[in-house]
Amino acid sequence: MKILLIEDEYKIAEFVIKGLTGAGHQVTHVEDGEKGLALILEAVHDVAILDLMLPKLSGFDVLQQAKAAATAIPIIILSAKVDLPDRLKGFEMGADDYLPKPFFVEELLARITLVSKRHKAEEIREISVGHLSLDVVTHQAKWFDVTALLSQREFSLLAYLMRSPGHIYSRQQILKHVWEIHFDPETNLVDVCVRRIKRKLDRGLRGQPSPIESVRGVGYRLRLE
Amino acid sequence: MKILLIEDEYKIAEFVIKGLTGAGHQVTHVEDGEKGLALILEAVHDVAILDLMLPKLSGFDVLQQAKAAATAIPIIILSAKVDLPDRLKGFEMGADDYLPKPFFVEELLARITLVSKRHKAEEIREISVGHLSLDVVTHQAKWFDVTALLSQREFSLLAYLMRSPGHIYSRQQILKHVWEIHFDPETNLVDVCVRRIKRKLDRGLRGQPSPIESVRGVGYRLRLE
DNA sequence: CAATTCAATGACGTAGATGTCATTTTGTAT
DNA sequence: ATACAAAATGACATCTACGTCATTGAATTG
Repeated sequence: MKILLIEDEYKIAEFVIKGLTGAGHQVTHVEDGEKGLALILEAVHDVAILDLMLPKLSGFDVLQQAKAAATAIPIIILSAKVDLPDRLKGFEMGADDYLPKPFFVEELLARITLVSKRHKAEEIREISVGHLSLDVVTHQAKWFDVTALLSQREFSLLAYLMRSPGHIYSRQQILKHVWEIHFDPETNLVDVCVRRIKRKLDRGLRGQPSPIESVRGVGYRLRLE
Repeated sequence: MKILLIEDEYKIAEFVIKGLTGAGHQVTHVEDGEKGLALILEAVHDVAILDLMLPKLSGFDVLQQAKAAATAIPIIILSAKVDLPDRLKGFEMGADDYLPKPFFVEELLARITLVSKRHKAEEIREISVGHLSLDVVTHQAKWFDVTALLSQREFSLLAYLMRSPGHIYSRQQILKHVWEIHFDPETNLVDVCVRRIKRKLDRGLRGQPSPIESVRGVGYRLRLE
């Protein structure tokens, strides 16, 4: 997940970045409210973590302006102020969560997951099996170090095989699921589509030739590594 | 989720169907082992629920043949036999779960969720907001009673707007996310793409005209119903 | 109401996706 | 080794997707 951290205290920032990147997130770090607000408004991140005590523009100002612009991304407030009034103020202004300092990284991680789950269609992004991964939004496929953009059919076929890695699907089954052809049309559509995927994900001679394996007389399956 | 129920006892079947459809699942019901096995092998369902006492072909036979064919879909066994040997026999033969009768529907639902989660890429299928839904695998969009197949770009744009229903995204933001264009190219790409989605999901004069709303001078957003 | 600006629309050319078919290659059984 | 069947491949035609641009239409402002 892409996380925006707006925090000027070096030590806290370092601690948070370490924890979040360790959990597999991408962190963008800025140190003042102005830059933070600008990035929030660009809406490229999935969650923003906002300190309240900031130079140039206070956390409250950032929050206020972000929410005034009906920002899309959820904002989690960090603050040393633990008293209830301030806490409520944050929520009232539209913060999606509030975490008092000091805190454990695990706690922050849990809140990030929670908060971002409220955002629909957000968790749904990538499916992966072994060294093969597939972005369901962009249809980008990655096989080891090769990436390629799959067409609709190609994506659909590969996603189908990925449902159950190692399982052999007959051409009939694949036709039914990917093309919605429920009879036998005497076609080699499946073969051709598989070929096209293989070509796109071809990585020359290095290692595994292709994530799709043909099983003679039966069908195709996703290769188990 | 598409669930296959193989159960000959009318009362139990009725009870299970009611519970599962109530939880938003689609249930296909057959009453004997032969039909059940045929459907399992077609792999159109996400989970199969299999009674052990069946006419024509016993549950054990179905399980055995299904697993011999390296079936893709998980199978949950239902049985009145509660003794351990039988239970183990079921697991040994590859059943993914075992539920002794009598049981609560909630229990069955929990096991279905659990078992199907083991199947990768399975839970990820559809995102929906109000009367609009989007199948991320096939790119089928549904708006009230109209369905249409969206192109990659169209899908990507609509999915982006659905991330935060009601939120207004600027053309700039949309360009950045859908086209990965990070500068201003003086283009009306977004307008044209929105237009194409609207045309595909047009439902004449009945009700809401389109799920996408234009906000003059600002951008587009997903209409809140 | 007129002027202006922003959005909607239609048309068009290029590039890519899709399906068909003929041909070559590969695997299997005799 | 040979014959056969299945799979891989390449080439082709057709249809769709995509981006550009010019034009029409609608909302806002003075």
